[in-house]
Amino acid sequence: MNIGEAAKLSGVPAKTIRYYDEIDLIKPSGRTAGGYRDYDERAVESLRFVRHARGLGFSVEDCRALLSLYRDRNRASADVKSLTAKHLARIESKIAELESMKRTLQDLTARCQGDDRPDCPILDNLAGPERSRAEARG
Amino acid sequence: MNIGEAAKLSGVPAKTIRYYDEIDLIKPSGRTAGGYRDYDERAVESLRFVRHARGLGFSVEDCRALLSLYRDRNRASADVKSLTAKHLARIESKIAELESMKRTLQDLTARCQGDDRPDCPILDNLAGPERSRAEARG
DNA sequence: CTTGACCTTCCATGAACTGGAAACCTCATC
DNA sequence: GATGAGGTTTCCAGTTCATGGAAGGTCAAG
Repeated sequence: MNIGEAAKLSGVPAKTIRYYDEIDLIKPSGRTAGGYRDYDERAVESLRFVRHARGLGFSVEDCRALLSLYRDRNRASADVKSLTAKHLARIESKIAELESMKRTLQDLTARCQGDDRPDCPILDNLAGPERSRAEARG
Repeated sequence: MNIGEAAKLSGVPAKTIRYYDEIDLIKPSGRTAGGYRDYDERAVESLRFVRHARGLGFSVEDCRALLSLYRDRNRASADVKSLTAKHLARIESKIAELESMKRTLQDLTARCQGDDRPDCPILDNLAGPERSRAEARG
């Protein structure tokens, strides 16, 4: 099938499918006489697989590894689990980082009047975070 | 002072300071006869300000706006607060997205044996998420 | 044979830097 | 004045994962 249909069936945009071909993540099963990429059901399956993995935040390189495990009948599920655990750890640390930002931002917005006057704890904090809290309290 | 000292005092790498100059975020106060960038205390203050804002996840464009508000004695704190609120909302939605990934990944790793056998709920899920849960239950 | 949809390749862009190469400046020492 | 170390300059490339667009080739229908 043409790239357009593979896109429709897999949910991956044609442009992205070309990109995956370029980086040797998912190659078309062949080319037609006219130079069109040709995809079979197995390729579409891979495209779907990668779409799901990307949706769970796996990097393209992770997807490459996962795809190869997926295609390997002799794989050990431990390898998949370990890859996933590492990814999960990255996600958790990202969440922690964002939560920390969130707390600070919530605290600052709560203390900012948000009126037409210039006084602003948010700017004070950005100008010197080590000082503004103490000042606010003292 | 030279870029190296500005870097030391502000905590922003010299390379990044050059980049901020290039994108007109923070310009050096001048240039020496030899062509070296020259930074004064006010510039260092801006660098610190931007470092803090970046640390809270604000985009460089947000930093540009915040810096201009910081320098504006007639600013309305409402403008700062509104910018911050938008940023906070983006962070919260990012957290929600990551939390959703996290839940799925945790569920999958919990169900994966992680041994030397090929059976793997994680790969099953990636191959077809709409099916694997039902299969697991049914 | 022409239209229109679809496909091709190639190049540019985004976000925010970071690394490295080749050359230049500065200051101290001999 | 030469030399050497260390800081600085500019410019180019690379990172991640696509996405948008231009110029042109292919294909099926009428």
